Amino acid sequence: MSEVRVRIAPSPSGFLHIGTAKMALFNWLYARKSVGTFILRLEDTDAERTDEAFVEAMCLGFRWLGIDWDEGPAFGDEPEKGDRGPYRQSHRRDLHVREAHRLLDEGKAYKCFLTKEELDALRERSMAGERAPRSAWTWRDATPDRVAAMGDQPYVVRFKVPDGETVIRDLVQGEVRINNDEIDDFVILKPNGDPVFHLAVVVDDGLMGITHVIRGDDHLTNAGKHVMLFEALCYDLPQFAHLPMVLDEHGKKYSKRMRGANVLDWRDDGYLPEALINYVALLGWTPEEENRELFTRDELVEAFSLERLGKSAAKFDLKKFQWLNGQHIRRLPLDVLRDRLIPILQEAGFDTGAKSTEWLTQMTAICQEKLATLNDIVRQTDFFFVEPHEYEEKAVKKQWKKDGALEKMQLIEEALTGIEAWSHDPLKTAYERLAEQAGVGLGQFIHPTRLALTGKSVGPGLFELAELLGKDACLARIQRAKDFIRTLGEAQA
RNA sequence: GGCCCGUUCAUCUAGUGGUUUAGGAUGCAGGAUUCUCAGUCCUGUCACAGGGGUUCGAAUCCCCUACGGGCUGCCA
Repeated sequence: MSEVRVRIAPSPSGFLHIGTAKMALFNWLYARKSVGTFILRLEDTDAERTDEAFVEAMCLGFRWLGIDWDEGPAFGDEPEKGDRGPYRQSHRRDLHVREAHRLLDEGKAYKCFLTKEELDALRERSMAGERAPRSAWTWRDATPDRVAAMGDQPYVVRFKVPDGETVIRDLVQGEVRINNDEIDDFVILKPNGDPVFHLAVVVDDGLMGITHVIRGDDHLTNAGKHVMLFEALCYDLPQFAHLPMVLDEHGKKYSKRMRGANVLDWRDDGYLPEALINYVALLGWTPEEENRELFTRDELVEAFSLERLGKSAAKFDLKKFQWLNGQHIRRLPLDVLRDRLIPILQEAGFDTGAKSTEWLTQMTAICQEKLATLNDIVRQTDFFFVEPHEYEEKAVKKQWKKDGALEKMQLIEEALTGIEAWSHDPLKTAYERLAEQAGVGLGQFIHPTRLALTGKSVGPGLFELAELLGKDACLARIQRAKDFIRTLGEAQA
């Protein structure tokens, strides 16, 4: 059994697209699962659309997702890896041209001098429903004399599509049969000698010893041409797996402009790379173990197989992804989560450096099960870093714009002042006593306090947050709340 | 136009001729827990694109139609 060699071959035209990421992921998972080799090959032949900054941006995406390659081009301070390179298609031109000429020499390809007008006419006929017969490609069997007579006229090299039928044995789509009559002799070398995509992919895959071509199903029909080329070039035919593509929430292709098309958008929105990988893997693959959806990266590798791939396109469901992200957040070790949260708080302008590691860990603990995204931490904990400069209007109305509100805050203040050991349990006891003495529910005292301390009606548990906020800060905020309530009373009077 | 691929709850899917009153998850709705939100737990809601066959029996096999997508480039 030969070693598994798979690849992702993106064209670096901007950033790592979510669709490319899916294909990379499935290749990567399969490589890791089968202890094979995962190769990154840049299809950068379209010089106009290629830019070094694009290459970098894309690789950053892979790096964030944790998709690492065993062979691939130099990136940053990492040198080129692997001995089947080069790994940039633009550096492989000589190989492509060499192989094209081999086909030419073996009579499997030919020089074609058809003019643009002649080609247009052919195409028009075929669009009108009348397929051009093979013989319409007049240079296909041209005599050497006729070719020589053209002198140095520009020409393209076309592949001589053989008669018969081409069968694509696809791991996902099954056996797809293509009648070769449906395929025109296609160009493999442009007039300037540049290889065309179909030739380049096949030469690269063949020479790099790719064993499984796992890619988007937009290439399914192209695979027919590719199989013919593999056979003509006498390369080992890889296994094919054409995966359905990822659609946006509306069922359309992810356009480049759309938020979320760039995998790093998800990072910026507070999603975990392991959650994105998990979610995307579920878009078109089902684990053997039924009714299981939550996987770490390692668990995904362990569980992955090419046997349980779906064949229909899937829409990206943000709600479900959010849920899954929350699941991953909940399973993160506290210190890991804390360290991912800190930069986000800093980004929001909060001085986390003023807090101890222990304090930050505790803060993480009281928020962990409430977060859907990492970014949620900002509105969950902002009041720790800046005093609430305003109070939620609806909550004010409910808690403070009624008789006895000030007295209630007074009672709360007294109770808090009396607490010696400032921590969760004594706080809880104090509130229980308050509620009991007033003959009301705990919430009657908790809600106004929350509003005073955080300015909001929602947030972490009151006793937890009060403990972290500290006695002095709490009392100061109660004081401010009282002042605020007084102004309310005056305004009403 | 031609060829190829796809179509199960709102969404992701399980299901490969009978074990299925079509299962799970998300969402949504309701309930429980609780100091709020969230979380957690429980309950409910919701689907085989349509039409023909084949068969004792079809979501599962075949054909047609519709819809979506791809290819049909000297783009990749």
